[in-house]
Amino acid sequence: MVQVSGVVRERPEGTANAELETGESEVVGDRFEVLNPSKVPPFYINEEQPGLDESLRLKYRYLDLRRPPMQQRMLLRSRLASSIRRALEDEGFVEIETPTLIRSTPEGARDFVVPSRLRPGEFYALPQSPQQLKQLLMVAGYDRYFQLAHAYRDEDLRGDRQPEHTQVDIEMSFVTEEDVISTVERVVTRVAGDVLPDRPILQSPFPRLTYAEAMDRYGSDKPDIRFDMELVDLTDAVREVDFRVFSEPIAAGGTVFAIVAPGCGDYSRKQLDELIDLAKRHGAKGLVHLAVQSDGSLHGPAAKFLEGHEAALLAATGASAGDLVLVVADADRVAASEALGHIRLAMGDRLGLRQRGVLGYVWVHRFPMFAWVPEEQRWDATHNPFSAPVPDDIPLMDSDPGAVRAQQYDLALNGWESGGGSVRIHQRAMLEKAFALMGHSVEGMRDEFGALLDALEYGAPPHGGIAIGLDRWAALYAEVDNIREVMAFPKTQSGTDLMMDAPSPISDKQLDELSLRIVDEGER
RNA sequence: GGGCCCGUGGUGUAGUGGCCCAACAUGCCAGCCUGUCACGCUGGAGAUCGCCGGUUCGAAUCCGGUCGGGCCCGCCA
Repeated sequence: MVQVSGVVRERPEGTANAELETGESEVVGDRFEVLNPSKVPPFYINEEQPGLDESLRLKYRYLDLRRPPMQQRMLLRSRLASSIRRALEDEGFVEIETPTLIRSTPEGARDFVVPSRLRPGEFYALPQSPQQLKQLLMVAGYDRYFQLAHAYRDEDLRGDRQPEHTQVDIEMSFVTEEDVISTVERVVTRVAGDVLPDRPILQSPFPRLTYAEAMDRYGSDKPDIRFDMELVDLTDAVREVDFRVFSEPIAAGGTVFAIVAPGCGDYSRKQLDELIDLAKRHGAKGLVHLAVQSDGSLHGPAAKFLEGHEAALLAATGASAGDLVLVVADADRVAASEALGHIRLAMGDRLGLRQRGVLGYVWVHRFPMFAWVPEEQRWDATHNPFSAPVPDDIPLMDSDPGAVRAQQYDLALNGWESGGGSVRIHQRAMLEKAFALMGHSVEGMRDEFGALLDALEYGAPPHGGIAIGLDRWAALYAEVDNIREVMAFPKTQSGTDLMMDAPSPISDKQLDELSLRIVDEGER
């Protein structure tokens, strides 16, 4: 690292270089000082280096962060966070920090825990979300709260999942679902205009789909609405077809879904096999593929079973010559649509339909409130256990809990889950009822959620909110597929920090102070 | 918990049983050039092919294990 002082001047005649940003000028140095010598860095800082091993970048993150693409992403993230704060403050929100040493609750994801020295044998947990705290702030009367909060989950990692992430946490009092959605939509729209003025929002106001609609049309609860290729329910069209792949699921009350991949009728065996693999990986028993021939006949292993039904199938799907019809049948409607939803995304990628320049925001709401967990013989919350039921569905909590819809809404962007929230239950009796359905005893509830239950008895206002993942937000805005690219110091997929070499053993002294003992793998 | 892929000088790649005590590019070191700017020229150093074991007359290459990284399924209220 050197410091040069001198005079900046135009380059002499004939020495300018139009191809360089600084090609017109030069510095005539009069003082030159080495501030600090440097070793040769392990990779190029000033040039793009395709194929550079990410683990090397992570080990030397402080050098990686010097590279212009990383700098640009860090600055983008900073502009994003700053714009979010401004937009929320202008809407009357106040930022309140909540602690990151809190109580462990076994609900949901695994907690990261921190041993207490002063209370041997007891542990804090790092929050998976400030959920209960922000609801308590509503009871406290801070009716528009937000925080750029760190949240922690001790679950397996993915390209879009880190053990520690930042969420834009928002909660509001005296609101309906409509109020939260429209407020968030204003904020998100303004931030997009601020940070990415050149990238249009596909549709505004953002489309709203019910969960059932999203699953039926896109096979996903976080649909990518930048392209159509929507799912078609073929159940009725093929009801009479004598083909066990269809007839057995239909007999079991299931569904046959199809999509049409335009112009893909000439797909090779290999390309089709990849799609079949993908469908199976996402839970389908298989994938039926039918290429539409120029005479309207169908080509594919299942074509012979569909003889005589071609016209009905083409009419139902809208497929025409040269197209590829892809079909998944399953006794479980959601399983069928989810599998085909993944095929739809893969086809969207292959056909270049998922254009990065566009922001396809969409709301998905009316999620089922409970899902049956057969292994544990109880209902579980599909999203947030504090979500309120849709008022019309409250009677169903007794008769048919699986049919109860929650006032729960997710914000999806370009096929990613961007955020999720709900109107919360603000009455103690209702919260106890919901928890009881989820198999919580009264004592258990008091133990884990005592403060919240008690607080609801002191005039808790109706309230609701949302949490939006800031890392995914930044990643989508930066047009990268991996949130590590927008985090200064991310962890590897196995949860390690290659630069700091964490996690690491601690000293016997530390263990003693914490009254902890390490048990060998063999002793367990 | 499981599936798949990757690991070769500092870096990125080539090499899929002998022609390899490993090739190319770039970087690094030394010298030359001195209006160059992805400079150029000449020379040089640098790799026990992630690690351990096995198969084989012979292993970077095949097999088993292990470590590290990535993608995915499960998981992620």
